[in-house]
Amino acid sequence: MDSAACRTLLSVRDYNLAATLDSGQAFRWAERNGAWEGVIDGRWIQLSQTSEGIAVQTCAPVHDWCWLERYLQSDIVLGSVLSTFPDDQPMRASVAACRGLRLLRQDPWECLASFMISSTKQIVQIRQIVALLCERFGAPVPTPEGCGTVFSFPTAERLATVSEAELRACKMGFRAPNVLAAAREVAAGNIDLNRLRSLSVQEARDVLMQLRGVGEKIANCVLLFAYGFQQAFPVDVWVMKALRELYFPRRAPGPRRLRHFVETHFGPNAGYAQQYLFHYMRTRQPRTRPAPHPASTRRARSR
DNA sequence: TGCCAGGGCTGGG
DNA sequence: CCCAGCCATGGC
Repeated sequence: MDSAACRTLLSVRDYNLAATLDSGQAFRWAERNGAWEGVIDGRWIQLSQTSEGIAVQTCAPVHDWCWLERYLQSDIVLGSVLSTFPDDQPMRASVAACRGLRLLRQDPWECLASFMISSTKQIVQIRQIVALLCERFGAPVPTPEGCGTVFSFPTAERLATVSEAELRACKMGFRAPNVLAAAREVAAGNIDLNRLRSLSVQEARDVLMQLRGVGEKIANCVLLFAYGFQQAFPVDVWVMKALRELYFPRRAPGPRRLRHFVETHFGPNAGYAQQYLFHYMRTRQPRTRPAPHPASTRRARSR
């Protein structure tokens, strides 16, 4: 009996789909008419939140949904993760602000390339650059009627053949040579991204950091978002802000002390905790800046 | 308009 | 070890 279908329902609780797909860990999801459209493993897919869980629509019939469950990590019981968080005020506030936020399990190359692009870029811009990269160097994937043309994320092999100028034309700026070099290393087999799964966190981190343009932060993002190393704790400007304002409001600790803190304080799912802090800092309303009075127009533009 | 963005590398104390 | 300056680019 063939049970292939283009629709299914993943029954899962405590899953905030919008927050998860739009939380700066993946950069290709777009919301349209209340549903989220994206590409996973070269397949177009549409996801929408329902009271039962996540409704799924694909273009081609699917026999086995395990690739999707793996990407969404829908079998994780969120409560068992949250219960390992430290019981302090910042974590309570962060979890309360966005119950249901999850970590995805992405493709390593797409994740690595995307975060190499991410440095000193706003999330909106990262999305633009990744979109350009896909349009120009990705392969078209089948889509339903009316969804336009959608492209897969370009493989390392493909990017290894393009020029630095072509990458700069995707608004990559100074990151272009690094992304190109990484694509060539991966395509040539000098770095085997699949092999990293079998290594320890530290060993895998060391391999990633051999790439120019990949420091501790980007390596940790890939370890966390693509490989599922839950201890990995990326510290970007937002998480740094959270650490400083919420944990060390009096005196900012030096890098040494701060590093020790994040490695010891957040428990076995530190990376998950990090994602809650990140989301909390980015979405909470700005500090008490008085709301502009309706009548007070913004400073009259002098000529 | 200027500040800042899911940083990393280099060179100087 | 710690820090400043630099690297492109565009959002707000």
